[in-house]
Amino acid sequence: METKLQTTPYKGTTDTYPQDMLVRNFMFNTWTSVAKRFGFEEYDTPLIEETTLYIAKSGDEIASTQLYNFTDKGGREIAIRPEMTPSLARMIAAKKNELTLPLKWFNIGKYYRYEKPQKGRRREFVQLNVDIFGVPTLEAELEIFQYILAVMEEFKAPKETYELRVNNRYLLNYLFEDILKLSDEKKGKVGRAIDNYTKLGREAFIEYLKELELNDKQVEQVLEFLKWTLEDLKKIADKSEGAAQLLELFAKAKELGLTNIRFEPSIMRGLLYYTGTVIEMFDIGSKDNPRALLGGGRYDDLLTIFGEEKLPAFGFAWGDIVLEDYLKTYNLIPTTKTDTKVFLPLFDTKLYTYIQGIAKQLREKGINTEAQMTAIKFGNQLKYASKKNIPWVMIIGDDEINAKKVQLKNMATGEQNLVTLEEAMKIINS
RNA sequence: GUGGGUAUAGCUCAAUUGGUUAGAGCACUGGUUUGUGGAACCAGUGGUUACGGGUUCAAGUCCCGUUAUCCACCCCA
Repeated sequence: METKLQTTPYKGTTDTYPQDMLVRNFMFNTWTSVAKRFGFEEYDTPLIEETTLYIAKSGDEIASTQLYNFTDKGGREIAIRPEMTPSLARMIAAKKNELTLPLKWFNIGKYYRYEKPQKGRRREFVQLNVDIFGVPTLEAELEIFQYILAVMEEFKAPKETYELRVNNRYLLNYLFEDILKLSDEKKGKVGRAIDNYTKLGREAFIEYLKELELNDKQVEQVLEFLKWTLEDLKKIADKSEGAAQLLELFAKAKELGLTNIRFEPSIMRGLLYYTGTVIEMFDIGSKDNPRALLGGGRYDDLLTIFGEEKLPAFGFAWGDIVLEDYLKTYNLIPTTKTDTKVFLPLFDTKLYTYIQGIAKQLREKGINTEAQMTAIKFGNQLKYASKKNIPWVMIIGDDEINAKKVQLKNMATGEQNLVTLEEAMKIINS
């Protein structure tokens, strides 16, 4: 039986055409170049891992519902990676004694989660992961903050359109344990409610808390907590490690002159392995991108799942989908249509070898060159170069060959000059 | 996993509400112009109306199912 193949890609994935690729490269190159500027080193891990790696960290539920997993031909349980952190922790744990701390590592890679696609979320996506291992103090956080803000500056993001929100899991524990005195089971549910606070709205939020059987006093305490500022934290700094850390962190951030960061009590970051600072960044200039641009936190205990001693770690992941939406919202993506610099038309098949020789010389000088392969009508060749936004056209026919020169045409202005090949190369490179 | 919207040319949309051969703009290809692009004009390619079934004399239009897509919930490592 023969079925016609569909041209649409698999659910929740997308094809990237050359023009989209320029956008991707723009984002990824910015991530990479700024990371290198900060001394971060690139690494990579396999796309597939044993399923237990994800279950050990996050519990059964996620593994069974949103993980792409299968049994391989040898009977091993395998999963396509839904995130980087466990693989990274494994790499570090494996060579812990020979790696020189601190480690500042980054990676850009694809991830897969079996989810229902919607705005800002697909089944296949790319994330930047940036992590620092071996720095127990808040300087790790500050290093990451500076990186994130530098990337946003590199994107020329308007300052009033983004905000890095910071909280601390120890502070949340203080709320759950010392103020509300919740059972472990309720901590999770109340935590999720707090995470959803801005989305739910005050009334729905209160209603939900009451459904969770919080009494009026506890509801009042949660609402009070959500209004806390750094000033309020000072009052409990001696009782809550989280409060003390946040105060120190923001004091140092102020000394560094960091902007666009704010203490936000409702930031939760799931309920898994975070141990201190947690962060999320949001678009605050529009309502088009409600999802977090990036998220991360401190996870000092993660190496213990490999039977290793704890190792301080702070890192975050930055997704490509919401970032692209954000950049489009503020028109921050440059409109270059091609990386090709020169187009070489072909008047006659007899000139093919000669033109290819010129193309070779241009390429050896590092000039991205496209040469016409078939001798079609000249007007259409120019039209092609124009449509592809190639900035220069180097016209070479019998006249030019006899004169040992080339006609260099600037496609933006329409000007053209008879110059030597060497002069043309200089003009193109300038 | 749950709920809702949508599905007509590559894209954006029409089709007098069930009636003859499914149209337009943009895009694409060619021509006017065989060594000069962007504009204009002319022509052309492109459709099993997502797929499958049903109702009807008649279905792009109504009904059912499937798939895809968008949005929300759940979740978000």
